Amino acid sequence: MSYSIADAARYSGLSIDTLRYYERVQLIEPPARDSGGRRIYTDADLSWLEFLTKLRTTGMPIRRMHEYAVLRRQGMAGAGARKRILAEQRTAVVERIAELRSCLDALDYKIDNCERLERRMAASAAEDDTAEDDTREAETKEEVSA
Amino acid sequence: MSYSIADAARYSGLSIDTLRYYERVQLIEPPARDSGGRRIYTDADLSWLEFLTKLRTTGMPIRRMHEYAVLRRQGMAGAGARKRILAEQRTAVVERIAELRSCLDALDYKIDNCERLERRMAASAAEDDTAEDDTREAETKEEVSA
DNA sequence: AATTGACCTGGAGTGCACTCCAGGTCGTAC
DNA sequence: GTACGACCTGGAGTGCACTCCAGGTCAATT
Repeated sequence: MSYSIADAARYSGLSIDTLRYYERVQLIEPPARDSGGRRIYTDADLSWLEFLTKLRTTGMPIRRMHEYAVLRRQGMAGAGARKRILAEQRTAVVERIAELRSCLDALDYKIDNCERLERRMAASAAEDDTAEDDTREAETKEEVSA
Repeated sequence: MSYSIADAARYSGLSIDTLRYYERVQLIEPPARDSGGRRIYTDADLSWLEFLTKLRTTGMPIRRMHEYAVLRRQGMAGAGARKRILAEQRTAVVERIAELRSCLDALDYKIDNCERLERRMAASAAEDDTAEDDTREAETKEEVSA
């Protein structure tokens, strides 16, 4: 099958401008053109784009994707170098996931803290009808910035 | 304890310039100054910075961190809104982790592919002494772009 | 008294990854 | 035959998060 640039954009989730930009920076090879000079993308182009978006998702900079693209064009000869790039990226992703997980813990802790504050505020609002408790309010102030 | 801006940079992992930048965009409140007008950071400042760097790691944009910082200054009154921001970010992080994991699978698949190509190349190099196998070479070409 | 090094300010510059624009061409639909 | 919509080009502009710079202050050292 063949696809217009609009189709390719739909399938890849990239914008038309981004597709042309990727071509300019040589992440993708110039696709074929129809009689009117319009780009025609193939299924192979689309799966390459799909992989590129995955690399992008992993946080790989365009410069490195470009390196990879060049090696890909060299076929088997570039396989070793390609593997190295991918393996390195894999390590980075594993690290990133670990980092995010630890941030998740921090978030959970803080979310919990906010919940406690909310409950305490609700409680002290109900209490306002009866009496004031300065000690508890002082305590709370400490926790707010924790 | 109190810390110079250089100390704060060391502890937070941010650069001195970034610390001043965060102050300008109001992620942190202007710290106290010594007699010579130099910034003095407190332990509380450092733990806030530590949390900020975690939010940054999760991919939270500075605009949103600023929102959060404003709510923090409001103490208990902002707790509910703060919780909402954190919970939203938590969801984003969970999604991000899932995304990264799926990319990890794609990477593994491709790494495997490169390995196969490498081995095949080594094999065909050894084979060069004896005979050529056109069929296998054609097959390989297909796989190179897969 | 001069030098040094850490810090200060306001503002300009950088790198990245797009994103937008003006002005033009093409092929179909009316 | 003209109006339309999708596409084309080269190049400028954007938003983000820093990062760097010039020119200056201050406290301690030589």
